[in-house]
Amino acid sequence: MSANEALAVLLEDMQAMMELLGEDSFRASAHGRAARTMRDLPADVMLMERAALLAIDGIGPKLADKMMEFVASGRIAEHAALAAQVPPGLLTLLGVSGLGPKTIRAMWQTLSIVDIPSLERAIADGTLLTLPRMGQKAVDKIRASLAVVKAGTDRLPLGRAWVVAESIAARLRAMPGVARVEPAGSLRRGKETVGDIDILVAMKPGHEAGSAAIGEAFRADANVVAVLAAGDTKSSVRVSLAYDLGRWKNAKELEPLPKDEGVEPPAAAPVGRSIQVDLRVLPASVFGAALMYFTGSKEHNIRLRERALSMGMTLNEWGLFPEDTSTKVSPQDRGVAAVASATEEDVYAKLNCAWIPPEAREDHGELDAGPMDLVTIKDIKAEFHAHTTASDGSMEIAELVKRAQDRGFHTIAVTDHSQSSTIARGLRPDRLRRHIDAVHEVGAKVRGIRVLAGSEVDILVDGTLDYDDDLLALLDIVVASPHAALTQDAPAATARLIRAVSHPLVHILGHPTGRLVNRRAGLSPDMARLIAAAVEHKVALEINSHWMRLDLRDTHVRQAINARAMIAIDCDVHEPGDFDNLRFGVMTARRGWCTREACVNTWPRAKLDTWLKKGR
DNA sequence: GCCGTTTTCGGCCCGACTGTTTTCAGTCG
Repeated sequence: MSANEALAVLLEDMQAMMELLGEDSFRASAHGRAARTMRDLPADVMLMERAALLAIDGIGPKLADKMMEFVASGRIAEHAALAAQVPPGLLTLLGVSGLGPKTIRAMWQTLSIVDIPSLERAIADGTLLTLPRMGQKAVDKIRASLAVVKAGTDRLPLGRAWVVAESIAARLRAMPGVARVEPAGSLRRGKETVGDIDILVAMKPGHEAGSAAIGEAFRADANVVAVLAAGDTKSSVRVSLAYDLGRWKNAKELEPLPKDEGVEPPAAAPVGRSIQVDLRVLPASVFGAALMYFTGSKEHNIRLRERALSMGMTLNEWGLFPEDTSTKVSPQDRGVAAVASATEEDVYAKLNCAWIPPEAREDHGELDAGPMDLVTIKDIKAEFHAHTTASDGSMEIAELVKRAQDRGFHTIAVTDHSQSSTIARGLRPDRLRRHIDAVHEVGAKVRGIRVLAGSEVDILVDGTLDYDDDLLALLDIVVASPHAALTQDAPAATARLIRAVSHPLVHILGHPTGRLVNRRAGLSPDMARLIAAAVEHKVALEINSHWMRLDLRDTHVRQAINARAMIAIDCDVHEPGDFDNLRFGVMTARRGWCTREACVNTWPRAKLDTWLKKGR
C-alpha cells in the first residue's frame, strides 16, 4: 500500500468515526474529501511540503498538520483518539448497504451492537425491532445486505463490468419507446474498477408512459437476485455475477490475465457474488442533464451545482433552471422551463464551460481547464505490443497483421517475449533472429500496413535487458517490460526502470509497474524520476490496455502528460479479441488528460519513423 | 474543516426512494 493510500484510509476512518460519534457532518466530510484527494494525488505525500499540501483545494491548515504528522510518524493522534471511542466493528457495519451512521449509532447506543455478529444476534432475537423507525421490512433489508457483504464486495474490474452493462443495455435498447440507453457512472468515466453499474434510459417523446415497463423488465431479468428499489423513474437491483460467469464465458471477459507470467487464474466468483445495477428512466428531452447527473463523479457534480448556484441557477438531473429560493418545490415540478437540458454540450455551455470528456469528470480541475482535446479510439493508428504463436500468442504473424489492418492501423509491431520469460515461451537469440526474418517476410507481402519486427524484452532485476545490444539493434522496435521481481522495494524498482529507459535502443516501457488490478500491487517506482528519465531518453510510457492491467494507471498518465512525456496505448495482443481492450486503454489515457499529440499510436508514419530510428 | 468580487462567519448540491410515518428521517448516488 502506498503512503498516499495509507493516509487516505486513515482519513476515511476518521470521517466514519466522526459520523458514528455524531460529530459535525461537514467536518467529517472534509476528512473524506481529503482522503479522496490523497488517493488521486499523483505525487507522493511523503515527499511533499506543508505549503504544497495547503495549495490543494479542500486542504486547510488543520488537515495539512494532520498530514504532516502522518508523514513524520506514520500516524495521526486524532485518529487514535477517535478509535479509542469507537468499536472497530462499527466501521464494518458502515459497509452494509442501507445502514448509515445515524442508524448504526442508534444500534450501538441503545442495543450495544458493535459488529456484524452482534447485529446478527439482534436480528435473530428480535431486539433490533425495538429501535425507533425499525420495522420488519427494514430488518429484512439489513439481513439481505449482510449476505452481500459476506459474499465479498470487491469492486469489479472495468472490463468485467463493461460486459455486464452492455448486456443489460442491449436488452433495454430493444424495448418499445426507448430512444437511447447509455451506461453512465464510473463505467463511462473509465475508472479501473467499478463499484456499481449505472444505466440511463431516455424515452422517446410521447412514449414517457412506457417508463414503468422499462423498470419492470429491468427488475424482472433472470440475473436479478434482489430488488433494492423500484420507483417510477428509478430502480436498483443486484445482478448475480456467478450466473453471468457461466453465461458470458465465451465473451472472453473472464480471461483473467495476459498469459505471460504464469500467475494462476483467480477462482471463479464465489456463489452469491453480485453487483448493484441502478437504472434511471427519463424523457429524451432531459437526456443531457440526466447523463451528466448520472456520469458523476459526485465531486464533479457538486462543483457543477455550486457553479450553477453562483450563476443564479440550479442544476439537477432534469435540467439547468433559474434559481428560485422562494419555494421548496423543485423547478421541474413547477413547470419551469429549463435553461438547458437536452444535451450535455448545452448544459456545460450555459455553465460557461466547454464540454468535458466523461473520463475527466473527477473534480481534478477540469472545470477551469478550458476545452479538452483528448485522444480518442479513432485516433489510434498503430499497435506496438503484440504476440504471436512464436511465444504465447494465439495468432500466426499473418493473421495478426490482417487483424491490425482490419482495424485501420498503418503499423503493427510484432513483439514476442524474450528468453527469460520461459513460461511464455520467450525466444532465445537464434529463434529471435529467424523470427525477425519471418516477420519482415510477411511485412513485405502485405500492402497498406507496415509490420515492425520487435520484441517485448524483459527488464531483468537489475535493469539490464534480456538480449545483447547487437541483437536489440536488429529490431525495428523494442518494448522493455518488467515481468519478474515485481515485489522489489521502491528504490530498487526506480533504479531498475530508469536504467531500462536509459538504454538507447528502447522505445517503449511496457506495463511500467506490473500491477494487476485488485490482485497485485506491482512496483512502486518514484514516478516523477522515472517519467523525467523517459522524457530525456525519448521513451514512451505504455498504457497497457488490458483491463486487468491498465498500467500506467490514470494518475500516472496525468503526471506523465504534465511532464510532456510520450504515451503509448497498446493492447498487448495475445488473441484477436484483445484488440477490443483498446477502449479501456484509451479511457485510461483520457483520465490522465492525454492528448492526441502525446500518444505515439496516433502519429503519422513519417513522424513515427524518425522516432523509431532513435539510437540506431 | 474549508472557504469567500455578495460573506473572515455562516454557509456547505440535489432529488428519488423506502419504511414507518400521518409529515418525514435516513440512505443513497
